[in-house]
Amino acid sequence: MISKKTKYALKALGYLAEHSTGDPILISELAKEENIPRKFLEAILVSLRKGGVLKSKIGKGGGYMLALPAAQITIGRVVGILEGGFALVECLNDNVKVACEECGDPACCGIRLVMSEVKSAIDSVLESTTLADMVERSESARQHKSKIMDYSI
Amino acid sequence: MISKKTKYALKALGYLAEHSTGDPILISELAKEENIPRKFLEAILVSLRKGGVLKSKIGKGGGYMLALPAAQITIGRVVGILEGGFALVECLNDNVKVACEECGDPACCGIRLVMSEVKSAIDSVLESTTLADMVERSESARQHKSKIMDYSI
DNA sequence: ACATAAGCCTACTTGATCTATAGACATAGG
DNA sequence: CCTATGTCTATAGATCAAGTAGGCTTATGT
Repeated sequence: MISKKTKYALKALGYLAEHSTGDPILISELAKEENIPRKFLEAILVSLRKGGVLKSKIGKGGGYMLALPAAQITIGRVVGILEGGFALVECLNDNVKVACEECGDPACCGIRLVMSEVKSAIDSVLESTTLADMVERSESARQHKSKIMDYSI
Repeated sequence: MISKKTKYALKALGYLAEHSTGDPILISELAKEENIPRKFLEAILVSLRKGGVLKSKIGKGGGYMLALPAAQITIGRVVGILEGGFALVECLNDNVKVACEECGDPACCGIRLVMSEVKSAIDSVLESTTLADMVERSESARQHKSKIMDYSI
């Protein structure tokens, strides 16, 4: 289950991707428009900045902007920043080479072997989907729906 | 990330699948052999029994047995029993038709659309892998390794 | 230079959930 | 009836997610 943090992050990034005009967007605007607790959002945005997907401008007239085109930001990257990797068992997280306490031999641990496959499956989706895809898909779902509404009137 | 509960469950089930002779196996044996806290394991086994993958015999000479052949128990089923469904967002859990508080319109929520794809990817692995597969894969990894050891001696 | 509008940082609170443990109870076998 | 075994209920402790508070730093415009 992804955390609220990650959900908020994706919502905020979606908003930035949709409303970006080159000028920075205020935290308070993001918080209000996407219904995210202001202070909580601050922390999330800092993580995203440190993770390289956002850049900020301090001081009057400041705010947040995407650091990259939305089409170059994968959902996997965002999830990775906020969930700290996205493996299903510790011993599959990037950078972690130690075995879980339980499985004596990581190479032979059945659980690890299976979960490694699951992780690949997840990653292949998450790494191939970008913020731009997400926004576009949401938009087209919305249009599709309003079209149906039209017919029914 | 899967919980320890789920890991313990898979380990216990793996042991049962490997050592099943028709006679029930004691909780204490499972706990000892797989290094699982005895009382914690008890609770896990009860869940698995209620979930239909184990059956128990009470009283002297009692213990636990698989309720089905290992080849008919999917890892997805086990994970589902212990994690209570395995969606990445609430609104994708089976039986749950309500929207997450955040996404006003579930049909148009980009996050939901993406996570729904991820869930499909996870499920396709988890539902197509059985306990028997897991045990067999672990076993063959172990043999492969010992073979390499042989050569190196 | 100063006032103001931003983001930045550190610390804390609260509540939930995961992990683990204890002890009394129920059931079957001999 | 005694003993071995699983079952149930309750609870304690640790960890973590979610949210809150307040002060600090940096930039802009006058």
